[in-house]
Amino acid sequence: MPELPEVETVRMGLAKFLPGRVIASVDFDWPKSFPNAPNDVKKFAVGSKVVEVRRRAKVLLIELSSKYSLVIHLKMTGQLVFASSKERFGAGHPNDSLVGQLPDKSTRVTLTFKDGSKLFFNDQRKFGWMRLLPTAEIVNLDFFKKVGPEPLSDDFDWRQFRGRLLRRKNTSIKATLLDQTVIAGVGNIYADEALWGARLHPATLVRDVSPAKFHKLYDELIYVLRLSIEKGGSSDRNYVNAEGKKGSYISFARVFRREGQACPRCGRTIEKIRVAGRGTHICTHCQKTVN
DNA sequence: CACTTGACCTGTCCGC
DNA sequence: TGCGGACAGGTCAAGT
Repeated sequence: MPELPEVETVRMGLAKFLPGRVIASVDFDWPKSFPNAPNDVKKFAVGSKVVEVRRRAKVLLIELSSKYSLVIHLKMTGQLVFASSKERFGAGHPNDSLVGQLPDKSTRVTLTFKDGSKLFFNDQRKFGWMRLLPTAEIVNLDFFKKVGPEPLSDDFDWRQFRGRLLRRKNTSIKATLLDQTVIAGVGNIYADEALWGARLHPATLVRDVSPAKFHKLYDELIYVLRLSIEKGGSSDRNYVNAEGKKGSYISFARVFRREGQACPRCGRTIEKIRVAGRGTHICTHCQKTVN
């Protein structure tokens, strides 16, 4: 699921609900979802207060007053759903969405706050994880040292974008967009959408992309990321925000999961191919192979 | 070093 | 209706 717009949407929701709440207990059943929970939760999470909720790339950071942070990756099917104490757990979530009764069979971790409200970490495929780490040490993690710049940050422009991508000259443009060490936060949906916008075939090698095309691709990427945040993200399958609600970007998508339908630009049929080992949606008329 | 494949999991969909 | 296989928004490790 979650690419930058989805994780950012979850972050905004959590930032509204969590700060100031004190953790009373943490329940977990699937050990891999929260490997260091048994050792550290009682010492560094229970009794501490949520200070701030941040995001870097596709990772969420819930900063606690104990100087520890919950570090969370949702991977493919992770959800973080908050429910206040007034809502009836197990009696139907108030929002009409993919999320019904909570906890459900995909709930891996439940945080209960002092006021009775709860945060559920659901993850059908169990790829996602949650860790509890000293806040000061997070910047030293391999992932944070290697991850590329945030595409939506103020000081990021198309020249920087081009410079980063050119580190992978002999790789396909799609694989390079998906590489988190090149640019943070881009996944399969927005890579396909941006490439369609720039009329670039996903298999084009980075070295064959002209400066003008890089500029166009940058503009298209920023456009789809911002639009998706505005629409609350893409709920193709599992994704819901912190209130359990779906996002609507998928109905604005031009090619993603639209194989067999008409290209909104030229009317020809959208095809699904495989590039960089991923399902890839293209209009072969608009997006010509370059080499 | 660069690139591809397999692994991690569950659930759904499609063809026989 | 059942069953097997492919596939799903992400990332690692291992292999070529």
